[in-house]
Amino acid sequence: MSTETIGEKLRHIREEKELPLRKVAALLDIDVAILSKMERGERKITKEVVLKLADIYDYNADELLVSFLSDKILYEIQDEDLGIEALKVAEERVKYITANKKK
Amino acid sequence: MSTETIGEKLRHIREEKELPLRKVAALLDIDVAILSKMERGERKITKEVVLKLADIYDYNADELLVSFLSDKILYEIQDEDLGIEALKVAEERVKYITANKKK
DNA sequence: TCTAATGTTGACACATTATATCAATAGAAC
DNA sequence: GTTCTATTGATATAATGTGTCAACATTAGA
Repeated sequence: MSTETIGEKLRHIREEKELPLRKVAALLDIDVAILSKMERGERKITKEVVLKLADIYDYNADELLVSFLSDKILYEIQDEDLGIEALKVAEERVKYITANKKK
Repeated sequence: MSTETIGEKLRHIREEKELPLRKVAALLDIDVAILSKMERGERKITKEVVLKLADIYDYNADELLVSFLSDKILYEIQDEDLGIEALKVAEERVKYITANKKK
């Protein structure tokens, strides 16, 4: 199971591919500093960047998106005693919403 | 199972107690308009307000907090196909973090 | 060690978003 | 109609997020 943040994950993938921040940042058309901070969790990563990086690294986009989303979820419940309970309720509600969605 | 938002829930409780927004807002020391918007989901509710309302309404604080937190979680994964998957990963990560927490 | 490539940090200005406050309006109860 | 209640929108202000850049630190190779 993965205990990495999306930032750590992206850094590991980039290091695996031996790509410098400079090159990846250029492909993303963003500043090197921003990408550096994103990988270290100092700046929030956007869904758009995650998808572009999946393309650049030729890496499974869904896996990265799940990591990205679970990061955001964890951020909301960090340090909350009722976190697990809230996750379970959220899951039930998502299933309910999905089941009753039109089209 | 509850499919209500925290705002709807708080409104129902208030109506049950037959308390006007005016009085509750006064107890919270906030503007009536803000409380009205919070109940209708137009403004974000803070944890602090949730706890104060649990006290004012003499209502189970944990239940309200779980509703509050699951609202925030749902907001993060709304319209995401991988929402359920992300919730499961988040739950695993919370358990891992909790199990390895110091003290 | 010198040099170049790579990555990190912090300051700044700017944009975006959130927030409180208040007045005007609408609706319901009587 | 009057009063109590709730909603809406405008405004100003505060908080947060964002990109840009330069200085600094780190690493690797010659």
